[in-house]
Parts: sequence; C-alpha cells; structure tokens
Amino acid sequence: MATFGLVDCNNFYVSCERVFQPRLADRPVVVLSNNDGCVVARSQEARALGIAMGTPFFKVRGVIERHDVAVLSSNYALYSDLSERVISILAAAAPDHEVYSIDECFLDLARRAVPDLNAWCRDLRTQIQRWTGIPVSVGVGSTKTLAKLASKIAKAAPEADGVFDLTRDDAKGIVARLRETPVGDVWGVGGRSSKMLVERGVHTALDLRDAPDGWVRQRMGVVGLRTVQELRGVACYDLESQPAPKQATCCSRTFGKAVTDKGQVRDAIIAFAERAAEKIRHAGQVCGAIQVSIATDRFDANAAQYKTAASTTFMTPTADSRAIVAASLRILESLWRDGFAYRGGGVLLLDLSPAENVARSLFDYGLDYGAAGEDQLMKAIDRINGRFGRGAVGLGLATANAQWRMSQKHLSPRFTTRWRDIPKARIEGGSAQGVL
DNA sequence: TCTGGGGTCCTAGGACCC
DNA sequence: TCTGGGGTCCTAGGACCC
Repeated sequence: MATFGLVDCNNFYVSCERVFQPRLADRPVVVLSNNDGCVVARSQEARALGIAMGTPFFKVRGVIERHDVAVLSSNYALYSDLSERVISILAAAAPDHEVYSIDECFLDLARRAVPDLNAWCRDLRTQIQRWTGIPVSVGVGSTKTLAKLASKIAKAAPEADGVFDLTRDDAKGIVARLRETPVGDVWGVGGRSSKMLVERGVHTALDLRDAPDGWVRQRMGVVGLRTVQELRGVACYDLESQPAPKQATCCSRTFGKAVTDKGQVRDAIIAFAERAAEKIRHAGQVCGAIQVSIATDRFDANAAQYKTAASTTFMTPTADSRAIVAASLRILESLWRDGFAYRGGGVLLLDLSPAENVARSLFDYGLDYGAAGEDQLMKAIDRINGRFGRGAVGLGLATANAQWRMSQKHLSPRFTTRWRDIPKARIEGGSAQGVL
C-alpha cells in the first residue's frame, strides 16, 4: 500500500518574516498580495480575529488598526530562499519527494523502511524548525488526498502536536475523522463544488466519500470522481518527483495606479516581456507563441471598461528578449485604444519546448536571434542580472516614478538574498545580540 | 421524411490549486 | 481611496477528415 506524507509549512509567509523579525512573534501578522491588495497569509492570531484569506486589505483595515496587527508586503525573494532551505532538508530525509508548492512537499514514505513512522515525522519536524526557523505540520495517508487531510488535522487538533498519521487509524477511526471534516476542506473541492454539494446534502468528507460514482461523475466530472476514489483510499495520483516542463509561463501585474499614457503601458509590457523571457531561459525553454493582454479596472464601476488580448506565433521558437519584446509591442499596438484608464496587463509565453530541440526556419537566417543557447548576449544579460539584481540591465528605458509599478508599502528587507540586507550580529558583554 | 461512426485539432471557459 | 499572480486539467462545441 502506498503511504504519502505531506509536509506543510505553517502560515508560511508569516513564519518567514518572523524568522528575522522576532518582534512579530506572538502577535497578529498578515502578509499582503502584490500591490498590497489582498491578505494572502495570516498568523494564527490574525486568523483568530476573523481575518479571512484573500480578503481585500481595505475591508479589514479597521480590524487591523484596532488590534495592532502587523502588516507586511509580500517578499518573494525571502520566501523562495527559505522554501529552498526547507526542501533541501526534506530531500535529504526522503529522496522520493515532490515539491508541490512554495510551502508544501509530498514524500513517498512507503519505500522508507522506518521502524517508527510517527517518531520519524516528529524528528523531521523538529529538524526543520531548528535549522530554518520554520514550523511545519506533517500529515500521513494512503493517498495524497488523505495525506492533505491528515495535515489539516495535524495543524488543528491540539493532541496531534503537528503530526497526524491517518494510516494508523482503523476504518472506524478514519470514518470519524472524515465525518468531522467539512466537504469544502477536501483537497480538490473548491468554492463552487462545495456550494453545490452542501445544497444537495453532502456536508462532510464522509458524505462525499460515500456518494454514488455516477452522481459524482455527472456533477463534478472525472476530477471529482478521482477525489472521491482518493478519499476511499484508492490512489489516483502518484508522486511526481520530476516536475513536468511548463507549457506556458506568464508575467502579469495590476498597475499601482490606473494609467492612460501609452508610453507607460509600453514600459510595463516591455518589463513583463523581459521577465517572462528570462523565466523561460532559466528553464531552458523557448516559446512558439506569445499573448499580450491589457485591461481597465474591473472594480471601478465609473470607469469605461475594456479588456483585450491577442497573440502571435514565432516563425522560429525563441527565448530571446529582443524578439519577445518586439513581438509584444507589435501586439500592444494592435490592442491599444486611447481614452481608457488601464489598470493591468500581462505577457504570456506559450507553446514552450526545450531549447535544444529548436528547428531553424528556412527563412530565418536574416535575424540571428532565434536559436537559444547560441546567444551570448542573453546569457550575459542573465549573468549580470543574477549578480547585480533583477533589472540591472535590460531593454528599453525605465521611466522614473512609473505609475504602473506596484505599490509595496510594507516590504521587509531581503534578509537572505541581498548583501546589504543581511542581518548583522554583534557581541556585547559576552552575549551575541542580533541587530534587526 | 429519412441523415453513420469514428477520429483529430483548436478554442474558450470553467474549476481548481497555492 | 483601497480588490494578486501563476499555473494545471477538463469540457463542450466547432471545423475538419475519412
């Protein structure tokens, strides 16, 4: 029988901030999305105040001020770096693992000859806490869906103390746990399905597990049926240790302010195109097509609305910023309409394939920036930006005080990835004191 | 009035995940 | 005043093929 472990970092973004800012311990903390728009992470204390995930910041501003909640902008440089540290510990402990997201990792525990799985999970948890400062929960189950469920129990049930193993429960015990789990808490059951299920009397994970196959297939498709099978202990999803190469890569942003100036929108699209191109080069890929989109503020009832996108294909697949930026600007030209206040845009690179497989086009020898890997200029640009920071060199002229740049009023330092932000420790009176 | 059966590819939209 | 970003897979419908 398969045994999956799920290691899940608790309140990950908040925990990352707390590692380097002890003043944030034991008090309510929230982390905001890009542009300081929505709450995307909350500490336990903030959760207790009723601040829901994904709430627009302005809607909870009152609660935040009343309870002196610490507010932070997202600092992805910090979160990615700490995530890599946690993953490296897990990789050493369980060679068969799947990095599922920035703060979650599945482990294949069936092939680990561990005499006492519970003790092993507890040791792993302690090690991660000590080495990185990040608290984690560990769930164990016979399918990925059950392991996810177990990790929720590990977090919520005080007696679990951070580790919960559903494979140790007998059938009766599992039934009891499923009965206590609201159907919307099941992995794969989102808001829409949850509403539909509750309206039809399916309230708990147990109700869903015992629903007839035909009914589930009709209401929730094959994906829903897989979820039900997984709840029954029939594994439909394997551990995927090699992540499949991406099919598409995108860079999109909501602008800090609505923008009516075409030059500003051009600058934004250039920046998005460059960033997307850099991402696929990093992945060793080239793209066969590109899509550009721009839109007005959908929340502004008084503004004239316009939302549009268009795409084009490359004769030869490419990862060259010059080709990608040029194409994005041609598309923008075709999309642009004067008189609207634009609030966001993006560049999507599609039809991705490995750079080494590029077949040159017969008509392509004029402009020699198709074949990736040969291009020394792109390599040089990536090296310089890798060393001196993103945006050190690039195409186009960045406008000072660009309105489209996102607002990040509460950004913490890049404690681990930028030399001048690294915390200093100094010795005073024989004891080390962090300067933070 | 009657009107096969099987396939592919593409696209847009929906649902879900974190 | 103030509402994220980056992905995946599935489904249905249309165009087209033999």
